[in-house]
Amino acid sequence: MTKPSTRPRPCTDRDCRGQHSPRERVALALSICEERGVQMTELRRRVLELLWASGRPTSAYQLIEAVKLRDSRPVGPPTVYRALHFLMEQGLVSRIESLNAYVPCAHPERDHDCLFFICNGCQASVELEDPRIGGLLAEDAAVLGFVASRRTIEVEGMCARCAGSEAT
Amino acid sequence: MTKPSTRPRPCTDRDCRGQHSPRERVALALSICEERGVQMTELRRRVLELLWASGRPTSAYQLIEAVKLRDSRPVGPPTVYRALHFLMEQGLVSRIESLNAYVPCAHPERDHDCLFFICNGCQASVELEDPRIGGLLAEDAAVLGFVASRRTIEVEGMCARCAGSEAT
DNA sequence: CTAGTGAACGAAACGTTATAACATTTCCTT
DNA sequence: AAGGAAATGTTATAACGTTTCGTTCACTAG
Repeated sequence: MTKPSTRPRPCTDRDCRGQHSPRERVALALSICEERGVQMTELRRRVLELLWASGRPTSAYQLIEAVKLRDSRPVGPPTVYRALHFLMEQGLVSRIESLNAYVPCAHPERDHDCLFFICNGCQASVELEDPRIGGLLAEDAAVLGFVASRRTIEVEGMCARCAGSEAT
Repeated sequence: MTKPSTRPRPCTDRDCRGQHSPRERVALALSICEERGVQMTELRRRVLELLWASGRPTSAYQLIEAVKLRDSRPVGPPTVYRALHFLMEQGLVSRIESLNAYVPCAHPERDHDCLFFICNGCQASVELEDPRIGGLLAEDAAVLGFVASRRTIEVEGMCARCAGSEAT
């Protein structure tokens, strides 16, 4: 058996579908921030934990409620929004535009070019990487002379479970 | 010279970039609605006209103001949102999720699988079709067993003009 | 013709999402 | 301790969207 690493290891499996424990993910985020010399404060960490714990895209106001519950203290919208902005800057969280909601990023260590499949049945979302799509978008952008900075790719529909159970 | 068609003709050029007169586009929308047996009412038409006239992604509340100005009468948010929903159902308008704004669809006659390039410099957006991306998304969805119903593909950045003039 | 039906519209209130503006705390540096 | 930068707290408000309910209008069956 190989000796376990002293720090949490990023997932290197492109097809892992984000099946990792929240605990492990938060620990990875901590070490990433340390490496980058940015501060993973108590609040930021709490928001990230709550996002991992939620298991589905979560709105800022749901997070406000969740922090209140968890820490027994009121927090204002700007407080949570600032934490979310920080986490997004660090690639630890993504925003799902079509839901006005936020999800923890399964692969913060990689420069991510994620796309999201969002289930209308169970409200869950699955993050996926497909570099081919990024390639095509880059190609199309080049034709237009367009300099891209941010991509949003979201597919709404029904996940396998929900589509199956709906078919009666 | 060929005899002109009696109804506005859809653009069949995949690379046309939506360079058509607003007037022509609204007329096409009218004939499409007639064909489908749905009502292009005064209000819906006005909203579509204003979207074409705007030339950039326009928020619902900007449209509310624009209708007030144009028709010298107040309209409430639900009024405009209903018109927008109708127009989106008919494929005549698309919503840009990352801007909370709306754009007229350049190709209402085709089942559209559009992607948008949105310029942070001039606020303009360009609609493009790239069936290859739809293909890849379908492929990825199939792997997940996901049944897709709606796609959102948006690329933010700088258009050729703005990127050029900024480079000084 | 007119009564019924359903789609579309008008208006007021409300709910949700996000930021502006300014005060305070925290923590590190000197 | 004093100063300063980053983070957070607080209040208010902007921006986006929906619910609810009542009315109007066009179409059609009787």
